[in-house]
Amino acid sequence: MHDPRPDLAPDAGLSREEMEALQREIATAAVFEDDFSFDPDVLSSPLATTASGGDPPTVVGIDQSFLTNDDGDQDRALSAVVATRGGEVIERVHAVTPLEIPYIPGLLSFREGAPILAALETLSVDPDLCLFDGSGRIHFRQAGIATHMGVVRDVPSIGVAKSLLCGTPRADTDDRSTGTTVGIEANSRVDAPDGTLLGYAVQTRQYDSPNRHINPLYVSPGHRVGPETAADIALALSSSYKLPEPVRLADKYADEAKQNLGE
DNA sequence: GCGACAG
DNA sequence: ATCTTGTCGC
Repeated sequence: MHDPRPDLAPDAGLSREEMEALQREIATAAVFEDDFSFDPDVLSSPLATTASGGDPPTVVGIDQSFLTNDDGDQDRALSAVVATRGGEVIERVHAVTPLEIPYIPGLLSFREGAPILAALETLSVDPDLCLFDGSGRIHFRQAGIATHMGVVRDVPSIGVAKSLLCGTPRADTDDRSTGTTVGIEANSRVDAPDGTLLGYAVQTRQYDSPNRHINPLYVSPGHRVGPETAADIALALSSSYKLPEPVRLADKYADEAKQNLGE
């Protein structure tokens, strides 16, 4: 096991080229295979928890919302962090930092990373796993926001995106049934050999009848988690909703916290 | 030049 | 991400 890499933290003041160079460095430092302490089975079966003895792992969900100034411009980002253990919320924290740069596909962590790291600093519990809203390895330089944050903190992390940034599904992802997955592999737009498995389209939920459909989630390793385990965990943590519970709760908390600050 | 593009 | 009511379907 290695160490946190605060030296690789996102800096919104870097040039685009420098940001991309930093991402290549992050991808090199990232571990795209299972390397965490808990048994992932305990996330889906409470019985496995009892059998293994100790506390269930602390799983954290993280999502952002944005605040507008008097002129109506987005000027601050709010990161909401919800820590859960055994399905229960054990802590919630949030942080607000000024927004430095616009949204640029591929550079999301440089826009939203600061509030995330600030919020995680104030969290008293130690996360065993962090789930982010956005991509991990499914990224042009294999360094999406989940990978970037995971490497900086050296915490196991997973990226959960609602749409596909890049890469190619290995099969049609339309109208699949609950629990199914389709591999997402590298294509020419990705800085990896063509065909490299980057993650999975995961159908965490689907309607019964054929008229209305739910799109899959695009799950990829952030850091210290392999693609299969990432998909398994996303499924295990999703029950009544499309999003894994920790992320859904963070999404909701990000909105609530925003209201409590005006707007 | 054209198309693609997490949140 | 965000602006927002009604509305389609089970």
